Amino acid sequence: MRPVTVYDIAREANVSVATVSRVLNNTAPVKKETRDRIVALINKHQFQPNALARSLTRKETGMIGFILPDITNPFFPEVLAGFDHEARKLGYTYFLCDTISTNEENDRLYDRQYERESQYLSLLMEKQVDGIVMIGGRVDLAKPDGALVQEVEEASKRVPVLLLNGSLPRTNLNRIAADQKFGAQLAVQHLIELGHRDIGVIGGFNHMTNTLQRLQGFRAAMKEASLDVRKEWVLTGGFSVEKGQEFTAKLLNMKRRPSAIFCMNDLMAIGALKAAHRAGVNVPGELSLVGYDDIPQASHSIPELTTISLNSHEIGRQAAQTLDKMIADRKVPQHQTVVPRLVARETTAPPRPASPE
Amino acid sequence: MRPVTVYDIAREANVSVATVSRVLNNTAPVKKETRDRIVALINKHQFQPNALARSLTRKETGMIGFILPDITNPFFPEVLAGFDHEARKLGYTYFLCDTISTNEENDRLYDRQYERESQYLSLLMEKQVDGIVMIGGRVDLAKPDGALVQEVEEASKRVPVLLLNGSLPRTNLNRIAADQKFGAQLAVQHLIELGHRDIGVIGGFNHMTNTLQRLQGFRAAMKEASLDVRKEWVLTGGFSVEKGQEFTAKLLNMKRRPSAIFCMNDLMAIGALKAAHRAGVNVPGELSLVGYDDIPQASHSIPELTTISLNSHEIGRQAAQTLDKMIADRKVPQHQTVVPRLVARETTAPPRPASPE
DNA sequence: CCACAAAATGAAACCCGTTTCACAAAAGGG
DNA sequence: CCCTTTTGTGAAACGGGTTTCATTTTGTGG
Repeated sequence: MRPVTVYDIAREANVSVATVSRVLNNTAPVKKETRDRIVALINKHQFQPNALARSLTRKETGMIGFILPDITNPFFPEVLAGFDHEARKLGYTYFLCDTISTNEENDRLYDRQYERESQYLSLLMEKQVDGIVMIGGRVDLAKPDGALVQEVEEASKRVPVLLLNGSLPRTNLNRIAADQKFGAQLAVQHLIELGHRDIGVIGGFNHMTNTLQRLQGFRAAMKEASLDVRKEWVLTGGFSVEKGQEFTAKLLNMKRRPSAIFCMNDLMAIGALKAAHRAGVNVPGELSLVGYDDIPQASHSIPELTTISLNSHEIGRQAAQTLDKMIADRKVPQHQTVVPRLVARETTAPPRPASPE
Repeated sequence: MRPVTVYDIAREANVSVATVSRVLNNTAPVKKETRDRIVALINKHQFQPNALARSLTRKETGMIGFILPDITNPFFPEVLAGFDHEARKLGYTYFLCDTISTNEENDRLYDRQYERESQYLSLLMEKQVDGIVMIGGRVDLAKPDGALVQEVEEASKRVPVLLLNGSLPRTNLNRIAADQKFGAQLAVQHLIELGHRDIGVIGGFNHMTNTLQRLQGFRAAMKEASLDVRKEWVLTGGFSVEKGQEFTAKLLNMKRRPSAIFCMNDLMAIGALKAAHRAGVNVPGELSLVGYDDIPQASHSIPELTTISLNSHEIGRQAAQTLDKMIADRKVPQHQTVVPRLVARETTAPPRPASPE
């Protein structure tokens, strides 16, 4: 059956559509009697104004696009939950855009993210979203070929774009980002304070700024303590539990092994925990681990993960609020920084007394 | 700056908007020369047709609403990833609608889900989505006051609605659901085969059919083996790690404690693992655990969780395909059942020889 | 009771596409 | 060369709301 429209209501109420619109939006005074009549009809027919038509004239849709790299990485649902909460309060609905691609075996592939992000960007603009938030992904490209950067900048001229936790080099797009370098420093300093001197790093991707920045923090902390960074103890190329396990196993198999590992995210740390367990290496007795992100699972593991908390929930909230302001064309700070903090739990302890080498 | 429209293109190309529309949609032959001219202008201006306007006439939006209870429960991102993959292929974009509410302390509350689901339902219809999928939540209400059930039915008259993993009593809405009872039986039979006789159950909510059905499966398996169900070993009222830990601690504190626990989901099993660890109880040596859902974290814990796999990814895919068919008005099986299977990992083992009581 | 502001309402334009209908031009068939 | 298709194109209506502008009522102060 054909859905009922303002015209139907208007006809039946013996008024013009303008009047119906007025009671719908409370945009001008309507005689109580008339209003009651219209309201009654609206209820009677369960009339719901067509949001497409409304948005078409109003030039605002109350829709937002949220682009993220992988919803199955628990960090993102956490951010999303914060965002959702706030966005809902502010009256927005949002499209979820996951840029991951999977092959036949359902392995997560990150190589086509760039393409996906670009596709989603234009899709979302066609859909006339009021704003877009992008988190992670190839936006982080340190040396982009320029294409995506340009596209994002282009997009941000047409619709507010907010970058989360990713800094786009050579652009001045609004963003909310954790101080990645500082977070990494915190983690490594913690290990050093406990007495560790042999520290490895696993995870991340070399083309992402978050990785680069965390690596910087790692190096800074090591340098500050006059410790050497051993190249063979720096293993990048992933963000997953499996990779974490693989890399840690590799480290544990070396003739000389680190007494502590800084993991680029909690997922990797969980993998590290497994590798250590498989290898019969006690954590934190023989090996200390620090993660990054403080996902819920960090406190679910045994032992519980020492990690760097980004307050992901809060980042999401902030994002919604900031984007809302951008949409309303209010001024917002161009770069908001969130300060990571160390959450010391059970995977870090002083190293064993050094065994003679 | 004002976005460019078909009219702008038409004017500049010296044709009517109809012709522009034709090249845009390839809906009728256009002289090559004209077409080229128009295409050139489209590229020149980076023209993107306004999806709102298009959808308004076409009466299809390519938008879907996905309603779920809690994105931070890793089961849902898993389903969602499958859905996303398939939906994207089919050309849909979707609104994510999380029905959870949180209080000031960010605790997840499930008590207002009903309200949220109902709100989202009408919101989505206003937005003119082509279809809606609902997973979990209060749709599971075994004895609804009728309101939501009625609303969902009402909605499904206007737009295809697909229920996932939840059966709405007294209605015939399309749905894809795992055989919950069977899954639970599988879990409990596994324990029984290992030799367990003292089996407890934790988790779920008494008003949800999934809980009820799993409980049925539990009872059936116990009865089949002529084992008694001890009321004090059946603890419902949650789905979280924290609750799992709490309930398990409670069980372990009892004078007589079960040798195995069937957990209503993996999150609870992970909590159980923690409780056991805290209490110095070895798993699976002194206590066997079976989870439910087979979330990724189930194989990340130490020891790895024995659990019931629902193939969440596949459910999501199915959902997208089925909904697409429903939208295209093709026939679909009213009820699709997915068969759970046992994934035996490391948290189950034969019980210790019974100690004299 | 009048003047004037405020309230109440309708007609019509507008938002931006798609689609129907009509018609002219080109092409194919006999 | 005429008739019938097919191709190519435009005018106008449509989808379902909002908004502007004009006009009619109604209310209030003097």
